[in-house]
Order: sequence, then structure tokens, then C-alpha cells
Amino acid sequence: MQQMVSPAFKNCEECPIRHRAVCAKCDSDELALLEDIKYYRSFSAGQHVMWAGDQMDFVASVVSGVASLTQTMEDGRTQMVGLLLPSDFVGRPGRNIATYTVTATSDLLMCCFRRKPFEQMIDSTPHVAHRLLEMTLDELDAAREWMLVLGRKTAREKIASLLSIIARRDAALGTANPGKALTFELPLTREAMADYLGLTLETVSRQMSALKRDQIITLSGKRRITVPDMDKLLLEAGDDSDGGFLI
Amino acid sequence: MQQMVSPAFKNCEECPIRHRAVCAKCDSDELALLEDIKYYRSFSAGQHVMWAGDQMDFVASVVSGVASLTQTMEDGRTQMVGLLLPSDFVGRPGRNIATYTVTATSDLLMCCFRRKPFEQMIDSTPHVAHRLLEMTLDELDAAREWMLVLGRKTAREKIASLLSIIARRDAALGTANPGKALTFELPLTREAMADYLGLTLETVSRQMSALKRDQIITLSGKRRITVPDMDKLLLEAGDDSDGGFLI
DNA sequence: GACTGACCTTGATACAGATCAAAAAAAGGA
DNA sequence: TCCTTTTTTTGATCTGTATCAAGGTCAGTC
Repeated sequence: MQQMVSPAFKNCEECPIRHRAVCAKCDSDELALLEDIKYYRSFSAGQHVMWAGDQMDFVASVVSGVASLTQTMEDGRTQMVGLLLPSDFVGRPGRNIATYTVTATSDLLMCCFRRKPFEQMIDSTPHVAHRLLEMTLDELDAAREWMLVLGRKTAREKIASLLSIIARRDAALGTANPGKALTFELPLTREAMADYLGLTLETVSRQMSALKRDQIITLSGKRRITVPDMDKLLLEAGDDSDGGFLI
Repeated sequence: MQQMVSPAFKNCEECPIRHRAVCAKCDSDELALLEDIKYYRSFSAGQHVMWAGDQMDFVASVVSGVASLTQTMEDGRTQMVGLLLPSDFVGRPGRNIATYTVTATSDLLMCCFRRKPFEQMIDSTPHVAHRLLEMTLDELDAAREWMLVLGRKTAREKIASLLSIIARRDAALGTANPGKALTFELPLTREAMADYLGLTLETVSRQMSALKRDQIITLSGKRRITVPDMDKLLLEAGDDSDGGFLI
């Protein structure tokens, strides 16, 4: 993938479709196009960004905070199908109806682009389309990895898998420190975790307690988690590799 | 999506990345490029097309038959993460190592394109990249829909969901006949179904028997299935809509 | 036509996780 | 600060699916 990043974005961490901070910092030509079609929206924890079926006139990128994509059955059974962390993209060019409900699971800042002009930009700048394809393929891989978690892992392995993912993303963005203890804030309620993992919140709570008892993790309060040994956690997750930790 | 199909492929059912028969029939300019980089490979039921981790020098499109993408844990637990039906595409531009094991679940014919030239073609013909993005987004939606199946549906609902998908795809390609009984051949063993659904083959067998007993389906032999009333099956699948049946 | 092996079905039992219920711990709000 | 509400933990019990174990069916082959 590295070799496919277009020259325009080579040194730009704030590419419109993968920025980590604020897009305005980026000085590529394309951003001139985007400048007047973008705007920011913030949401507080628990607020809905949009509902499945809503008209969706924009695509967006997460600047900070965490959002979830969920699907709900008629009888209320809910499954989270994606977790949007900073730099993740939401919205589908060519479709103006939202397929999933998007909810802020923590305070959230999104950078939105009006859909039509964004689509035009994609059509006129092939390398952005290219970047978007890569990101979509990455998401597809993530979704498929999650299918293994949902279909074949035990409750304990599921929890460990989720904690690994969050720890990994947190470490990648912040003070990465391989081999040392890792502390991070869980951006999800027990219920949201359950919805992601296909479990009940009681089972999530029990397994969290079990991981704590077995000293795989330490809990400060209910949300602050310390992982003394990342390898142990990955072992509990049943991963056959380090899953690209810190990559 | 419809409006995004490029002019070159407007009337071409055999677009290289979405053909239904044989690509050679297509007379677009791009296909001249593809003509000398493509070749066909056939596999018999049960044969492996490639293993996860293999070097992968081509991308491919299913011409006929069915293949599966699977992921396996160290201890042997297996999860199917995708079902490749005719016109489906496999392979990722920009990555030459296969992430999943690809297996022919029935006799299979694939149309392969050498990877490097294919990537070049993508770079030089934006509308193919565009088409590929659309297809990837469709796959992502399918993967996410399957996450709901894996995470929240009961065994019976899972079986009904799988049968619906196969019936739908079969109907779309063949003699569609809404409102009438639908008969098709199951291209999967009970074990493959189990791997797709995150169940054991015994549970699959029991639920198939139950659906037969309840007259949701009829079995002729072990693989030939008749669905007298598609709506009933969709009801069993717990789908809140017709899921795009015949679309 | 009976032998073989792969695939499928059915039965008995075990167990992981769901469900129902209540208490404990935080988080707000007056 | 106390009171209310929400979130989390823990306990008791139930249930759907896994597991273990036979037996049945069918296609291919000698």
C-alpha cells in the first residue's frame, strides 16, 4: 500500500480521507477543492450521527473520538458492524441513503464533506479514488477478520480480541511503547461491547472480571484499562499472529 | 450505482471484473489490454485455488461454479468469510500475498489476470478503478450483513439466511420467477455451510431437517432444494426486508 | 451386486452463554 | 449532600448449540 500513496499526499498525515488531525493543515492541490465543501460537526457520547435509512448528504472522516456502525433487527437484536476510530472514513460515494446507524460512543468530532462535490473530486482525481479503494479494502479485511471472531471465538477470546484492537489503535496513535504496559480508556459501554461481540452485557462483564482476576488486564474505575503484557492478551485472543500490532 | 457504470461497459455483461460468462465477448477498448494478460483455470470440487499466505500473482473473476474464502485458527477452527459466486472478484490490487484460503466448493472456472498488468490497467483506466471500488463496497456491505447473521441470529435463522442468499443469486442468474417455487442445487457440503454460519455440521443437519419438517423447504437428495414460498423462508431468516431479492 | 469411503442424519448428554433477578457502584442533579 | 438514575457486577437458573457416538445413505469401484 505504501507505494501506492499518491505524491500529493506523500507527506500528508491529514489527507482528506485519512486525516488524523485537521484537514486544513494539508497543502495539497486537492484540498483547495475540498476547502469549501467541508465542515465540522461534533457529537457528545451517546448521540446518534444518523439512522439507518436516513438521507445522507455527506461523507465524513473521524477527527477525534469513537463512533459505531450498527444494524438492528425488527425485534431489537443489535449488531455493531464497525467501529470508527480517528482517521476512519464513513459514507459511500454513489449512495445517498445510510445503510447503518452511526452513533457516537464517546465525544466525537467529524470532518464532513458534501457528497456531490466530494464525488466530483473523486472522479477528477484518480489517486484519491485509489486511496479510497485501499481504505475500503482494509475495512473489508477488518470486517472479515471480525467474522472469525463472531463465528468461532469463545466469549473470553472475543473480549480479548476487542481489547487488543483498541489497545493497538490507541498505541499506534499515541505513545507506542512495545514490550511495556499499555494503558488506555475504553470508549465503549459494556452494552456496546456486547453489541460488537455478539454477546450479552452480562457475559461481557463476567469475562472482564475473569480477565482481571487472571491478571491479563487491570481495571481502574470501569473504563480505564491497563494491559501489563500485550502478548498475553493476544494469546487470550487466540490470534495466531500479532495481528500487525503497532503497524 | 447504475449511473456510475462507465460508458465503455454500459452494455457489457462481461466486464473483466464482473463478467458472467467469458470476458472475450466484451468489445470495449480496455479488453484489448486485458486480452493478453488473461487466462482461464478450472478446479474440481474440493480443490484449493490457493492457501492463505501464498504468493498471489493474479487477480481473478469467477466464471462458473462456487468458491469460498476461509480463515483458520491454529487449533483448526475455521470460518468462511466469503462466498464467491459467478461474477465475483477475488484478489487485491497492491497486495501479492493471499489473506484467505480459496477453495472450490463445486466445479469452478476462473478467469485470471496477471496482477501487475491488471494494476497498470486500473491506474490507466479510472472507470475500472471506479467499478472496482463499487464492487468492494458491495462486498463490504455483504460482509457486514453477515456479521449480523453470525453475531445475533439463531441456528435456524442462519440456515434460512444462507439458503435465501443462494436462492437469490441463483434466481438472479437463471430463470427468475417471483412468487413461484424456486429449485436450486446447494453448492456446499454441510460442513462448508457450518463453516460459513459459525455452527457445527450436526447443527446444520438438524436445522435443515427441521426446515424440511416444517415445510419451509423440500429436499430431493441431499443437495437439491425447493423453496415453495420464498417469503416464508425470508421470514425464517429474520430479515426485516426482502434483502433485495431479485435485484 | 456387495464393498468402500465420503457424506449426512439422528440420538444422548454436556456446557457456554443467555436470561431473569437483585445488589453494588458510579454519575448526575437538586 | 442526599437522592435519583444509569451502568456495572454478581448470582441462580435455563436453554440452544456443541460434543460424543451410532447408524444411515449414496456414488463409485472392484
